[in-house]
Amino acid sequence: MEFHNTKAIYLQIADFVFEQILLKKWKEDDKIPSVREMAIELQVNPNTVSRTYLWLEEKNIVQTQRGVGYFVEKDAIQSVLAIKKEEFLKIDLPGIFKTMDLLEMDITDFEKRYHKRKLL
Amino acid sequence: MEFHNTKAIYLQIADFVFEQILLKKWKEDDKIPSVREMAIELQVNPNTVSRTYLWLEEKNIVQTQRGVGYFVEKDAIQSVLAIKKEEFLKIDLPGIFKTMDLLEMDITDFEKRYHKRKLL
Amino acid sequence: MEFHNTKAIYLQIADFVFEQILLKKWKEDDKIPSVREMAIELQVNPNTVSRTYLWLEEKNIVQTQRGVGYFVEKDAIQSVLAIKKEEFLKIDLPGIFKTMDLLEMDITDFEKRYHKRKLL
Amino acid sequence: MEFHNTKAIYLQIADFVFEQILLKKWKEDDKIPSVREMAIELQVNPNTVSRTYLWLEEKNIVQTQRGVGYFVEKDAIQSVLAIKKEEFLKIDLPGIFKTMDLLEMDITDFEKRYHKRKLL
DNA sequence: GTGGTCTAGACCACG
DNA sequence: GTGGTCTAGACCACC
Repeated sequence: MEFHNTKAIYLQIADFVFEQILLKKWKEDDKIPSVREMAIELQVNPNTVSRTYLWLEEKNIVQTQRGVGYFVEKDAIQSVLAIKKEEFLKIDLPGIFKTMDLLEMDITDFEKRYHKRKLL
Repeated sequence: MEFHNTKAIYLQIADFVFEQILLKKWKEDDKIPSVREMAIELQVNPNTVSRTYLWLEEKNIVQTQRGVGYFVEKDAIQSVLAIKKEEFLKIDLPGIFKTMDLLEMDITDFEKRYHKRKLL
Repeated sequence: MEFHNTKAIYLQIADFVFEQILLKKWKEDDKIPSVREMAIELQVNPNTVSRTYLWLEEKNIVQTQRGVGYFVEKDAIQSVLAIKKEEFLKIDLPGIFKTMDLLEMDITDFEKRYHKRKLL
Repeated sequence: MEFHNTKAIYLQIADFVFEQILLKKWKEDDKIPSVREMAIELQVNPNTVSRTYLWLEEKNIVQTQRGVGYFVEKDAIQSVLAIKKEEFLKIDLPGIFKTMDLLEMDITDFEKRYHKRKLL
């Protein structure tokens, strides 16, 4: 996995977890990879993964069991969707629209790009 | 002016400058507000405005004249558009498309929101 | 049995044993449930119960007979009371008083809650 | 400041902050000591203080301003009281009552100790 | 084995 | 100066 410089690594790992859950690769009650496993696989420090997992726990996406591991929470999908949707509608979309206006980019241009990339 | 927590303040100020230029409120060769004036108006630390202006200078959007002030560069509009477009196409759009997929948000949903906000 | 997240499970199990002894459900020289039985009943890892029993043995609450099982020690009630009392007076009470002060909670409020729950 | 072994240091520091706020030594909008200052004063690692402050920020007790510092939030006292009270009523009190029963400790005994310590 | 905490030290962005 | 993040490595309690 490669990391961008624009966002904290631990949040990018959180996004990765989000994806696994939304794509149903990790389901409710599943044990997710341990902090150490994940750290080795992603080539990062265990503390960084730990930070991600703590953050996800606060958001009720995962749950910890002492000495056992982390598990996907009940309704994790709903929680993830809620977080993502909130973020998208309140933060991303307004910015997008504003930028499109400034760039004088039409909605049809947007659609074209949208469909084009669908083909990839 | 209000600042989001998601982006550095000095970049949000840069966006503000971009807007003034694209909306032709500040034109080529115009003197733009001094660092101090800007800092007072936006209620931020002068260093922050200074950083914005330096960043804009690197991007050839503004130009400094020692002891006089900052001025809008020749073809600033083109430069701004180029920067914005590059950023939008390479960084923003892919992220948007990915999020739309994960949220199972349709292009028609996007269009609806686009037109709705047009009315505001 | 449900466990809180605030205290180690093996100590919560110890509290459970304490209760059985104080309530005289388990008396001197009685054989207590085996580690395995207990683990199944409480739905925990056998190691966890084992740790509880070892801890209780150190405190002279139970005694082990190799190949036979664990038994309630002589004067276990006294030992339990001593441990609990010590803990309560030296650790719990000071904390309670301090919290009551900070919350500006009156002793009469405490009494009210004490009597109310008596009715349950 | 001395730390107990029973509770994480970063949470004990949080308790310390709680006290300052409840005792009105730190008021709304006050800047609180920087992470580094606090770390030196308490003889702990800056990361530990940072952890405390992050935790407090999640609880809406303090607020961060980039490059400036941490500040006491609006209504921090209410938030602290709410957290403390919740904790006390739901977790501490039931345990106390149960222990009092097991120790056959009377409410009058409790009162005596309460008043006695008031005299100190 | 698991997670939780802490230290030491570093670098970065920001004001 | 400030906070934010990350690494490296350690020790602990717990299962």
